[in-house]
Amino acid sequence: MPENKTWTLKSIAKMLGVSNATVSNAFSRPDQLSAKRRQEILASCKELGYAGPNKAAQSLRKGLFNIVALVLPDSVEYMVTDPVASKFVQGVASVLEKNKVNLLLFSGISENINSVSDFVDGFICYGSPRNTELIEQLRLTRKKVVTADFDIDRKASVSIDNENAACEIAKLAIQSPDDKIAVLGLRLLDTELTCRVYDTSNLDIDCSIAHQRFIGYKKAIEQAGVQLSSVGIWNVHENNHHFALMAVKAALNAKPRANVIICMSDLIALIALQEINAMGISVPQDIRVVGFDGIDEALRSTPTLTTIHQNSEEKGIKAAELFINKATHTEKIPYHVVYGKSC
Amino acid sequence: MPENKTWTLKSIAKMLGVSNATVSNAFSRPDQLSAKRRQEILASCKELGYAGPNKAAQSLRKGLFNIVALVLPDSVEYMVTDPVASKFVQGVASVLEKNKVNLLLFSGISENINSVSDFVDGFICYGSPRNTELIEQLRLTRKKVVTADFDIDRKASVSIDNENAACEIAKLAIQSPDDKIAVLGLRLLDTELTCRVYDTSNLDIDCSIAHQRFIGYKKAIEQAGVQLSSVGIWNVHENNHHFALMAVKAALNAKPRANVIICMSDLIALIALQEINAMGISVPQDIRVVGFDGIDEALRSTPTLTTIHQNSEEKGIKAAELFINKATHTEKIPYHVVYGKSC
DNA sequence: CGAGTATACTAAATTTATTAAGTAAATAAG
DNA sequence: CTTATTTACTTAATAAATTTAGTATACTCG
Repeated sequence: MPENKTWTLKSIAKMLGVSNATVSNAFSRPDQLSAKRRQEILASCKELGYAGPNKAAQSLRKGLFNIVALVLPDSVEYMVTDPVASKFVQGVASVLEKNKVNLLLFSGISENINSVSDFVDGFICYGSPRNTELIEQLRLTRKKVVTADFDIDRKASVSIDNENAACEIAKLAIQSPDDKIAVLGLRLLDTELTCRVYDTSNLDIDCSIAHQRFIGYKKAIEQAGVQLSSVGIWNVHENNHHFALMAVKAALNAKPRANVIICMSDLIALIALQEINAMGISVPQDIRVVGFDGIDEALRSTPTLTTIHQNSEEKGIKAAELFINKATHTEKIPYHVVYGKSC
Repeated sequence: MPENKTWTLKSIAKMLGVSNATVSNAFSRPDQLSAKRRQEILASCKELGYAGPNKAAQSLRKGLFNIVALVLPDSVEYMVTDPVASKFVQGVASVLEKNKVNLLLFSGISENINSVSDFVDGFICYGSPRNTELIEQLRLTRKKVVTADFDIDRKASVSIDNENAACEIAKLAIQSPDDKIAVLGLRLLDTELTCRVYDTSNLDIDCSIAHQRFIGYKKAIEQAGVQLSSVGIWNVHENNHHFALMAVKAALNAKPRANVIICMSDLIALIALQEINAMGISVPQDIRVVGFDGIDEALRSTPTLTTIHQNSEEKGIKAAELFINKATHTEKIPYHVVYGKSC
């Protein structure tokens, strides 16, 4: 055998004068051959420098890859930058690591899951991918799919009870039927526009946690006896500084000014607090603010934020476990209210 | 064709009454068949729901996977937590995304690169993997390898000129031959022990950036006329809070107390500043501190940190570009001194 | 001792695709 | 009109494995 050539199962079998099947069995099905023969073969392979069956060929044949694609909501940058998202990745990674499954990062701005679909055992999907075509592709794929903070048909998924959590935090914020409420909601519309939403009857539901949270808010608003038509509902296109600031400014400048600001994420709420501080208005005396997520920064803001805390790492762990265990059901993870000074 | 069956190139070819080769060519080598026939075939495939050749089989045959494994120095957690590391991932990811190459995260505490080796076009290695067996495996692999902040034989690599940078920052800190110097170095020994290193002649060099930086420090120390034997050299096992704090405490409690603290990372330096503040000693009057890396937090510390800044994201970009361009050379990226108030 | 069964192995089919080599027909050149 | 070239395709080998079905040998049991 020339130095340069890499061994294959076939060439090894030929060299050792046994069948392909026997070499394959020596590595993968020990019960199919005698212990003695198996030892001989493994020893020879080691000596010749054959490390074992090629994983790509093995996977093609078996249809098992030991790789799962983590479909990110946005570019990889978002995933390592956003505190909530990065915790989720950690959770997923820790479980996969234990199960010797590899993790492939798949950007939510990619065009097509086809490029990886044939290489992975399935997808773990965190939030709604920015490229919404991916959703349809994920819906159609035959591969296993687990979603988190986001639903695709009736595929396995994990999240908190967003509706109840949203209702709970909104109830804390709303204290009188006369309150002037502003809701800063994520991706309520299918547009980048930072604008007031008037018709809430058929909001864009592609990003279902936003939808669920909104339903919870609405419930709290109705139960408090506030007219929904008096509520200023604002669209925040993406959960980042730029869009959050635009929406916050728009909401704060609207007349009559709201005295209750319900934010669909802590990021939005923290920016709201900053802007309100800058305007010299006092929180919570003049305006009450609530957030959602419970990120660490919310504990350090001035004033500290009243929000819903959810354990994002645990969500990642649960999502990966659902995947590994081939579960098909939906799992709710716990949440709790964090009582800050902003409300 | 029953509903449940997935099409393959073969079954499609049979159905359309053409050869496998023709279908393959329709998708992958348009010049090999007439435009008319090609259109017919592609249209039929679309209609039948065949999305194109299976990528796994394609890759097996071609030996090209469009996946690169990013070998992390530690668990995935480290990569999303550490500010320097996460910037590097961003850089790598952005370039790979542009080139439609997928990114597989490979934990540095994994046992064996074999599990992914047959699935990827190669490895981008960021820092020395914690499981040092991986280094030997990466040395032996036939796959393409690019390293960053770390060298394997003469494989392609990217980093700053650590030796000169370290020498430069150390020179800033050392101002007299009578200075009492403490060096807090990363992974100088092959042990978890936080201890003083007396014999610097054969330090563990598996983590080569630490080694290079140490050589730079030594050069500066010698040029300043300070006896190396008078310098307290301390081993920081890993760049995290736990080990950094242990080493900082040990160094600050040693007699005679050092008035120059040279830290091999900003993380260590920031902890040193905190401890020094807590002891009521003033920086830089009584003790001068310098770091390495130039993370954002170094600009916000009290006092601000004097350190070496390196662009970690650019390092990731360069590493990925070296990989994509099949380069084999080593590339240095620029660095610069950040003048803070700590020195 | 003969029938039935377990063991240890092999041959060949299978997984899904690419590609070099070969062939027939159509076109171009002389 | 013959020969050379190009075009358009097919056949069969190849990539690197797993696995079912089949065969020969050895063993067990009545």
